[in-house]
Amino acid sequence: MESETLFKLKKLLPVLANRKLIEAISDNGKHMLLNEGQLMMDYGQTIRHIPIVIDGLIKIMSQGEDGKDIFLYYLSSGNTCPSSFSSCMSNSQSTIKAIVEEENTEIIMFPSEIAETWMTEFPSWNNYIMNSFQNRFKRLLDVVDEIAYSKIDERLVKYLNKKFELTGQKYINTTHQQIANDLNSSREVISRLLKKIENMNSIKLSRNKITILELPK
Amino acid sequence: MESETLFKLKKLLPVLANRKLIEAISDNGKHMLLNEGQLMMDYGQTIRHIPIVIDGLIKIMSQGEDGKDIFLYYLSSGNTCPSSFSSCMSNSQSTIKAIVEEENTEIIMFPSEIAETWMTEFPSWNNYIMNSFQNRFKRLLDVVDEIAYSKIDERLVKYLNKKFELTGQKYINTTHQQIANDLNSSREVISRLLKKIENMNSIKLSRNKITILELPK
DNA sequence: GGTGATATGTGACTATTGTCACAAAATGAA
DNA sequence: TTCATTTTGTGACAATAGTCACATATCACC
Repeated sequence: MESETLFKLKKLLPVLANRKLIEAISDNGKHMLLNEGQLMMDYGQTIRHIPIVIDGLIKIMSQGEDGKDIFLYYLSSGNTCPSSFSSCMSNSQSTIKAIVEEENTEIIMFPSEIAETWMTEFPSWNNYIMNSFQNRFKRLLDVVDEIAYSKIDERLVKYLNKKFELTGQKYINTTHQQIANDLNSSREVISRLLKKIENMNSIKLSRNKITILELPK
Repeated sequence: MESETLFKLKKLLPVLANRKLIEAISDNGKHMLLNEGQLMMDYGQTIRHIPIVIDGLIKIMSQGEDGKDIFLYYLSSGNTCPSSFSSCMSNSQSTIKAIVEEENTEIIMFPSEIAETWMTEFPSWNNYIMNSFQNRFKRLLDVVDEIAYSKIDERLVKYLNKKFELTGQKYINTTHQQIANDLNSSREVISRLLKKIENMNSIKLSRNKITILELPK
């Protein structure tokens, strides 16, 4: 692995700063640059690699009964996907789907057998993974909470804010239909609500694009 | 720990059958008998012990924004609570609440620091824990799916079936209000739907009790 | 057996969201 | 420019679930 990537990783995850672990990462990690829209993982796929996101954004979805995707969360820089990890370790198949959301998303991939041995070899790695579990578990609970209690308008505002926050951009390139899919709603409903938010001067709508003006509460 | 408990555990989780691990379990595990309704863990509590359920049923809930409980899943025999585990390891507080659902529920408790060292010491323990993560993760995805897509009537049928299956009983002792809480619905709606299911001759309703006649698909 | 507390039954109404139908705008390719 | 495609806007209506009001039933306890 190039030293530049390693440098980024160290900066991103100082918690992993153990000489031998960093060496192991450098020896076994494979640096990859991904294109927007690329399918990284699909339902039922067997997983043999664990990713750590260095830069960019990856969208994680679960499959609903009727085959529709349920948006779960984004993996941003510094994050790994604990679901992949446990899937590997228990030799089961992926229950999630991962799609690259930002152009030139950078990740490091590790062969799962090796990452597994690190669990018993490097306490700091073990900690990092367990922490990831904790975070994702929490996030899933938030998803459940949101879906169970929040009305769509609130969920939409949260969705937009999260997206603005994660990308750091002042605009989002997406269609109303796409948002409706992510929130398990219908396009018409989302269009109407977006229009309502626009009328409050919080956002500006254009084709394939939502620009933020001021954060709606 | 008494040999009887150890015997049960070995029978329940043959996957842990490593001499030294069993010894460690025997030395550090504390056997406990819990009463129905007992609060095992609450939101925000600091966790210092990891439980394994030997017999009985424990109900796991998450806290919604408005303070209401969201029912997540049951822990039945052979299961541990991965959420506790990762909470311990990342030194964070409990995001869940655990209530004993069956009288005389038997569990073994381990000090978390010790259970943590087992992660690097015993691959079989590591595997057991990772498997638990995988299972709970999957279950949470199911919860999301159910809430996102299923209509209440379907969710109610699933809920009843799950409960009958887990307890092995032909009846459930609960109120309509309790079910409504678990499904984030309202008592009236649940009462109506139960009545409908009763009219299909699948269940029989009485005060504080639902008896199963034939499984509604 | 009377009484109060708890649990259940049910009609009528409301709110929220989803669906259908179709119009209008934006975009891009020929 | 013109035309087809995609995206967005919007009214009307339907379906589902939640709320309110109140009747009835069941049980524990004196």
